[in-house]
Amino acid sequence: MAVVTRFPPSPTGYLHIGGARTALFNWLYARRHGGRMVFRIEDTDRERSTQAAVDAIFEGMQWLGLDYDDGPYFQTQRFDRYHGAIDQLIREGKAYHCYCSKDRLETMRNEQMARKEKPRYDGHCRERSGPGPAGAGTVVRFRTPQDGNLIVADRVHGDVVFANDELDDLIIARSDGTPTYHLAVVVDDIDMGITHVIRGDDHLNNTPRQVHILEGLGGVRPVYAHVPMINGPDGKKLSKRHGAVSVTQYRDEGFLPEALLNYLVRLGWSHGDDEIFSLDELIEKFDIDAINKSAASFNRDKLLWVNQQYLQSAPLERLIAASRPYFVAAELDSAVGPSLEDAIEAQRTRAKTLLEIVDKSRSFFGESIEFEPAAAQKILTAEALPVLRALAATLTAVEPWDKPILHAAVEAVATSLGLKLGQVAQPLRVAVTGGTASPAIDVSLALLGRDRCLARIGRAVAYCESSSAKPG
RNA sequence: GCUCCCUUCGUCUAGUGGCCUAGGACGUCGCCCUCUCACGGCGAAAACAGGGGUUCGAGUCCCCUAGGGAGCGCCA
Repeated sequence: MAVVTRFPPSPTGYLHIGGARTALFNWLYARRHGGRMVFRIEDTDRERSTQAAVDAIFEGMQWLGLDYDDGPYFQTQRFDRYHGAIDQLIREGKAYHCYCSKDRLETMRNEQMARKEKPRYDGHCRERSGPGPAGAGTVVRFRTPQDGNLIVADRVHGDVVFANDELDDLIIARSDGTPTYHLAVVVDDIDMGITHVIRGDDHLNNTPRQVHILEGLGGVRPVYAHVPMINGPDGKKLSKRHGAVSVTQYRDEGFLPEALLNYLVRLGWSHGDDEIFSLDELIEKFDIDAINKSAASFNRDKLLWVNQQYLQSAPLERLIAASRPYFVAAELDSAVGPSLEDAIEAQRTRAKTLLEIVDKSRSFFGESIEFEPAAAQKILTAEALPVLRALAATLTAVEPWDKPILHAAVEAVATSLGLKLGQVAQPLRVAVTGGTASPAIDVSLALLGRDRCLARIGRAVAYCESSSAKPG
């Protein structure tokens, strides 16, 4: 039987890290087995669902490249079907109308809690027959078996036993007639032919109730796999307090989607000691049986490292395409600067994010630069003057202006002055890039081109002269 | 409170009764490379929550305790 998985977010916010990983697992599992992934929007809670959230989730999925094969379905468009299911359950005696008031329910719950019991519905309307009190609000409850156990055969947790008498008769239709989450999920999973339910383990406790409804409706149990949660760096539930939780925020910060996916897949899943996986490798190797049971803490440093690995190994074309928007946003234009290709090549082993590639490339774009005060004060001194003058003279004549020749030229200046390469390269670096950290000096010079190098060296000479003229 | 789940270095994890003197990765620290910042290379510190069992032998199986999490909604 073909595998059918699902990703069913409720549109009450952006696509967050945890949801993205759940989607990833479902996506990988479907791909791995040549199956399909259904995309379903669980918007039965009309109070909290928004179109903005729907859009944000699509945006996140799209950026990550997690596509779906079926859907998107919106639960709010399937109410007829849910009503049919509810009617069927009532007709078959598997569900019943309940006329208990919210007040009654609340007092009951309070009393139960005071008695240190688990709060649950007492079955007051369970055996009632005929119409209820006029004018009373009515909901529909599912008649949950009261004895025996229900065993959930979970692929990550193993058999989990629930005593049916721990469960109560949950509401499947609200007093306004709309179906509740548990009912809608079950009906959808049946209708959409879901074979594997891979979801957060916060749903493990909900599973027995859903199984009862599912079987009441004549459905076949899917395979369940409850995956551990992802917590914040402090081990607490992931929240805005922890900074970035929306996947698009990682996009904005310059992470590659493939790197985020790679990081995410390793939270709760592993394949021996492997760390870096291409998407194809993941599809080939991903397996539910290798999923852990315990929650993981999100760690930004490791994500940065993974991203850096991708920056180092990704095809140049990929990096050019991925970083172009960041260069544009930073207003760095190759008309006055190197090609993106050259800039990226020079920075890819020195940056952890696309944003860093851009930031570190700023001095290579545009005509003039500002010298970093601390660097200039320390390096552009009277002692640097002869070095910069010699450099200017030599570089004027360098032909062609390329890396090996430039390297030889700088080295020749050092030799002729009886200095070490560093004593020449460092003033030169500050002169042409404004700071003390940049790509190798020959690379930096090549990136800038002769004219801008010479102009900048000229400005550095002027700086040295003026500062050495001043006392102190 | 009740029920369920979880527990290996700071973090992600390997480990499915002997291969564990507990391995890898991130981070941290040290050294090397080096024109700077990085990359890279080498090395170090760092964990089986605690207690009982079972077994010739337990990180691995069982029980208890502790800690953490989830569920107990006319939220999903």
